[in-house]
Amino acid sequence: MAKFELPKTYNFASTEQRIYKWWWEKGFFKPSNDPAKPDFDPSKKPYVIAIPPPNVTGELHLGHAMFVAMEDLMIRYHRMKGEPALWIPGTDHAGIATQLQMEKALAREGTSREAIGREEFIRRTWQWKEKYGGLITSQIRRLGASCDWDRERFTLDPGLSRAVREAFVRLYEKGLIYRGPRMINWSPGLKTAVSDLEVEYSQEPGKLYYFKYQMADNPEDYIPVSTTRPETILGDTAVAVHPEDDRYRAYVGRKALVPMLGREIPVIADEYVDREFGTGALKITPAHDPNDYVIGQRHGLEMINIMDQEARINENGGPYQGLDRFEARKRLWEDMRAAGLVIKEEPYQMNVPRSQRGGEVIEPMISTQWFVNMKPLAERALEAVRQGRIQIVPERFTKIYYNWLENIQDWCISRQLWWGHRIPVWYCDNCGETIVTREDPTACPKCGHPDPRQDPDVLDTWFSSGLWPFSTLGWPEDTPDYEYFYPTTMMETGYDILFFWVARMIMFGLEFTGKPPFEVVYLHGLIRDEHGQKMSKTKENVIDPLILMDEMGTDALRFTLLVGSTPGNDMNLSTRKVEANRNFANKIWNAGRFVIGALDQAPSAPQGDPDWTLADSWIWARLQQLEADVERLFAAHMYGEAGRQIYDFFWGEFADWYLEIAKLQLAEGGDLAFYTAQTLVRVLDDCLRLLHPFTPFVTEELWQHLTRAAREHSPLLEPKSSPWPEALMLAGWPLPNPAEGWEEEKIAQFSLVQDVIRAIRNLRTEKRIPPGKRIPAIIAAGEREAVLSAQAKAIAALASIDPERLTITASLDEKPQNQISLVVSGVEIYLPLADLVDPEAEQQRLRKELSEVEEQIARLETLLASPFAQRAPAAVVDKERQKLATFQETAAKLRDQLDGR
RNA sequence: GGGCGGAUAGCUCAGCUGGUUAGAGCACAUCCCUUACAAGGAUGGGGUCGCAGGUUCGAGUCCUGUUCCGCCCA
Repeated sequence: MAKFELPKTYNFASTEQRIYKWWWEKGFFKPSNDPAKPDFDPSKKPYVIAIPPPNVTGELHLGHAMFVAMEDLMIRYHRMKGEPALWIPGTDHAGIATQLQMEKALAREGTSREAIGREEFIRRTWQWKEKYGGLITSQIRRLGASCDWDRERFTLDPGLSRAVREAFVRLYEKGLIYRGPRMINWSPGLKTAVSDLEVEYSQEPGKLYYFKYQMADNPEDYIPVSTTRPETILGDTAVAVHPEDDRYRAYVGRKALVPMLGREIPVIADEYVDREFGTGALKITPAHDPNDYVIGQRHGLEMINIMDQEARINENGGPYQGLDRFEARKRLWEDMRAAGLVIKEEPYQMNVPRSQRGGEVIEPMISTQWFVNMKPLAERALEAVRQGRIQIVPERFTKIYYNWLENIQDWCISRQLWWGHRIPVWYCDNCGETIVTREDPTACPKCGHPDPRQDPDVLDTWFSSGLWPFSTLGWPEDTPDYEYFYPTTMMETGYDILFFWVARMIMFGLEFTGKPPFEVVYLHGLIRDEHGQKMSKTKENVIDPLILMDEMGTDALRFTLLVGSTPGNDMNLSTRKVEANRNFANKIWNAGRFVIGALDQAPSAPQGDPDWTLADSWIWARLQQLEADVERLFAAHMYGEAGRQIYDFFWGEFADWYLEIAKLQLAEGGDLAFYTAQTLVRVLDDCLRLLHPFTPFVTEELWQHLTRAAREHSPLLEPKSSPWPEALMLAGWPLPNPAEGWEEEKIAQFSLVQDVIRAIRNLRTEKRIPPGKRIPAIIAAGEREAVLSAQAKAIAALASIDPERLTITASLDEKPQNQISLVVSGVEIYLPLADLVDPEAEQQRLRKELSEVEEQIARLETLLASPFAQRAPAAVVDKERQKLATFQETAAKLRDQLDGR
């Protein structure tokens, strides 16, 4: 025993780093079939995941932990199934987030990006990236991620930048990318345009301002108008009313005067106006409101931009020029009040657009930007999912996907940032030519003017992310990796980026490679705190995965995330759950310690063929069932449920029951001990394999000890069908043997043994018999006598019965007197504890038992007398009949005991 | 306004293709440091599965309606 002694508690801290390093150095994370190797076999289908690239300068949060755990689970499972598995890691340059971080850092130094200039800013940001860029990937390694780090990519790498350039130019050449003034969402804080997706709307209390729109021909006459944003009055170019609104019909075609500015604007009629809302008349600001923009276009209205990049009023705002938009709102309203134009103000719930990043109020503006025409791309992306070439899990998200793509708007892809892929467009100041090329131009191809000016903007980060599944594999080059590993297999990510990322990858994949970029989209939910609250720094409810790993181990965290969640549903995480799973890891460890220690009690070879005990057969049959269930669940992407079942089997059946009985069988020595040891090793081996994708560290560490000890003990312990490789992570995935027909009966027999043991334990507790006290027992088992007799030792040991004084017989000639009696599943048990017997209490207990059983009998008799017996499948009916028979048997015996026969 | 999800034990959640006595962890109660594990073991208490209908021999599970909570889209 001393040879293989393991610590009493699993020490994850001393294990995880060592094991990970070993896996990595051994090259186990590399695909088993690699186009770069001489023995490459292109006919083998690989299993490929491209990691959702985290922000290169970010830090690990639970969202990362979730996808790493999920994807590592998938990859390890498929790797163990023998598929060439590739998980491509990488990071994203995260334009806005990184630039903001950098700007903050500069501010701390007392400078700014404007002060140091573009070139220096980019240089410093690269420095920053070099310094902190490794942090997130090292944290991902801590989670056990079995990525092929040799293939790690970064969105600003030369190769990926080439892909971005190629993609842009191709779309431009196809006429799918265009530039022009359009209504966009402007972020005054970031001073850049953002896409529709990057705007979030929040309900906030505001005011509805009512005022008079005076008529140019008669200032006494006015149309009452309401607005939530009075400052936009400065940009009004029309007043609109509903064409059938009698109140205002007479005004249509006349001119109104813009308050304080005195500009004349037309009164127009448009069906869009809601007669019920406010005064039923609408001011139109085509340059600062998306709806007004549409109306403005319809009526050919002038568009007056009244704000600058920081959302201050510009020269078009007359006396208000230079004021911040909210300050202008106040001042203008005060001035209008003084001028007698104000009617009233009402409290109003506003729907305020805010920047997803900075949180400041987004200003709709007309601005010249680059756009992608999405309709043609979206159609093919819809098609791919409709035809089932891409499957979305859970299925309900397909509807959401369809809905978004069916109503897709053009995508604004230019950002007024410095950190990112510079837009590959040059303008010739001489002849006005726009140059879009794959190589940087040195002169204008049209007029030959040297030094064309490159567009200052960069592309939306999601533009490069959209190419990720193929740009990481070498596209647009036709590399061996691209050739073999593309399309990828699984896209696993959070449902919150279905539109941002997944849909765009599908569109780009189809457009550029002609293939769907992956076969399955698996969407996991968001992680919230214990009470379902979103985690946020302000709420102080953020759980740091790194701290969790420090305190409870990576396996505990992974198992919690994997088993505590169902696909597409949010999960509430608490440290208590992680603690419970730390305990599970320790349970695995200790069961392993036991099995390893047990080897010494067994001979190294048997004398004869195995004579399996009931417990052996039972655990084996249950293991086969488990393996079949797990396989089915994995195929259906129900990974969490699979994990729960393995957990239950391991703890509730293997550890709680089989291990206890194995102790007895080992003590017998000889062949029984050998075959028990073999069963222990094999069941544990399979369990470790099944658990490995969930809890890679403890299983690998224990498996190393197990296989070493077992090999040393006897070569016969290694399964011929699935021999032990160098590492558990390379071991074959356990698949069930086909059922042989005996399994159900053995399982039923073992349940009976469990029932008997539980019944005795229960009674012992009820009668307060000290746990250590071995008591006598008589069991009258009828036709079940043979089964129970064979298990006498197990029953005695697990129910603390004195084996010398345990009698198991078919029937008793005469009922033992003055004993505690109970009946379970038709088996009578007598515990001769005269001193504990209170005849009155005994009668009462038995009567209670009987009435419960009689209730069941009545229920089943009613059921079986109903159409159920004819209509339900025979097997189901049979099962109920069996139950009824057993209850009747039990009831009869209880009655006998009550009669004192 | 449209769509989606959730509502199951005190708390957090499972419950797959409907199968007939609804499970786990934590918490609670009683007992036990027994030679794998006290991060453990044994036993127990605790649920009209949001509500109302329907389909079915049978509904936590399927259908319709409804209430509350959350999310997405407009």
